[in-house]
Amino acid sequence: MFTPVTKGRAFESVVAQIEAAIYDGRFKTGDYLPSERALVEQFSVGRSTVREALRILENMGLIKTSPGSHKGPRVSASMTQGLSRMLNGAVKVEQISLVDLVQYRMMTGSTANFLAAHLRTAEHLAEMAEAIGLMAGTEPGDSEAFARADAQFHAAIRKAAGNALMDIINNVIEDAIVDLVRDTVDSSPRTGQVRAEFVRTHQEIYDAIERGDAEAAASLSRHSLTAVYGGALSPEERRRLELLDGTASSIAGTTSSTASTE
Amino acid sequence: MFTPVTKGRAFESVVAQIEAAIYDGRFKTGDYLPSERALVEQFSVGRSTVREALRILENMGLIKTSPGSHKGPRVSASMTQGLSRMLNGAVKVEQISLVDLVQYRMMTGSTANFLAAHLRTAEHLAEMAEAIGLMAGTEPGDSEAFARADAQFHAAIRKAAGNALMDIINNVIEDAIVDLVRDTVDSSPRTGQVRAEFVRTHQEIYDAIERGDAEAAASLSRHSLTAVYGGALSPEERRRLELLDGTASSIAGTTSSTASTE
DNA sequence: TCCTAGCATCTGGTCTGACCAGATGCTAGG
DNA sequence: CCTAGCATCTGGTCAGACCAGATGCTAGGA
Repeated sequence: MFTPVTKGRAFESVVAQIEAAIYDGRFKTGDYLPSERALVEQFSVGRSTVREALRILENMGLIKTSPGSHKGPRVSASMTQGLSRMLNGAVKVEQISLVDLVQYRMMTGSTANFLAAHLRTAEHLAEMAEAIGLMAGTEPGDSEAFARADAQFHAAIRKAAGNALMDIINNVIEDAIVDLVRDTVDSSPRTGQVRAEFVRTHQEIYDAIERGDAEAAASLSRHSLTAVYGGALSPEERRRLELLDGTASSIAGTTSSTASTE
Repeated sequence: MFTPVTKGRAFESVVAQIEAAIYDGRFKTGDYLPSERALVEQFSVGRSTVREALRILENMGLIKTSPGSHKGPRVSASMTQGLSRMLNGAVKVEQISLVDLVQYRMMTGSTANFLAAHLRTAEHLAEMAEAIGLMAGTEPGDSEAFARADAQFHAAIRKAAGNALMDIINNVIEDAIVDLVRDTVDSSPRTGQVRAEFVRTHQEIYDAIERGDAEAAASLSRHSLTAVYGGALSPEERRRLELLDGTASSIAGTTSSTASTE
């Protein structure tokens, strides 16, 4: 099944072979790879080499290891976890600024709303409505539960939008923003009247999605983000946000006939 | 009742500590980590444990190892390579579909064009023009150089757009798509007349950016992607692309009335 | 007969010590 | 002063050993 190693670093060849075996279907999710000691024989390499290869595959989310099993490493093939972990790291090491994050979220969030307005089913709408209900129903002090319900609402929208990549990346971005803002401006969003304002905005977005008004759903998302985070930004940064926000222009242009609210 | 004091796997702790050290700036790009044998002492673990940790960090793109150096693993902190590799894998194991990728690129690419049209300086324009010149000037057979020039053009646009996060992610997405499509439809894009068509499209985008026509720049990007990759997609997938493409609607909406699919 | 305690045996996780090939940098000889 | 050459460092690999935990068979008790 596997051929011994010849060129380059040995563990890289092991990774490549197992990776290929998973990609072209010789191993499917739920299957079990041979045990480390069995792989040692098949590849004719030492155990540490096999283990380093397995660490990489595990890091990529292709396999999961667990001791004690008599079966071997389990093929999981769910790379979303590793993907968002790495994305998180990339955001951290690159020192992404808050305005970059918010601007990016403005793009992805409004596009997700736009797509959701087109593709939403009754089931999706029910999930969104449930999340809004949760938001409105949480205790005024329980900002934790409120944030959870908020995340649930956005997750429902992403699901309706039907783009798996967008789901992953938006998720990471939203987390990163929450982290940043919690550290930066720990003021009082999501409490008191701001809370009610939040619920109202979400309800508006829901209405737009429900009636299939993609433009409105996207626009509401952008306005909402400008309103929420604009206060934490410098005038110069605000200007960058407003480029995408549609006081006059839409996210991708087409000022066309609509949105001349100015 | 009795909880074990021994935490998880040792190498995970090593990864976490080094990762944190890089994230909060104790190591910067270009710095050198202690050598494996030095890390063994500092962490009080075996070398295999350290090595497994280094493999993971290397896989995430945080460090690079090279034998013979008297310095140690080099901190690189460029995760784009690892990210696009994982993205590739995610598509192969069908966690993410090709249409997801293209749709996402449509969003990010057109938004980058939109921002670039607003924010471009003379210097940015010069870079773009140079890249187009390179594209037009490459040998007809040298698709490698052509692809490099193409990437250079897009990099210049991202730079003009001025969003670091968008730069990273677009870069990753573009790489992944190129890889995937090379494997999927190895037909003859970027050769012969298609090549000329490519150059023409890029020139149009340049013109739009140059004159500050953000809407046109964004729209051209979407049309171009639909044209290039649409052929590799099923009708159902094409429809998802066209949702974002603006035969009638812009990426984030504004044409309203188009959305009567249901 | 059925059930369960217990053990052999498997798994991954870790450590030690060793060797190799290649790169580095100092040093001795030109 | 320059350069050839060697000591020494690096990462890459291997072999062998031990541990803790999970599995599954088996023998003994109900």
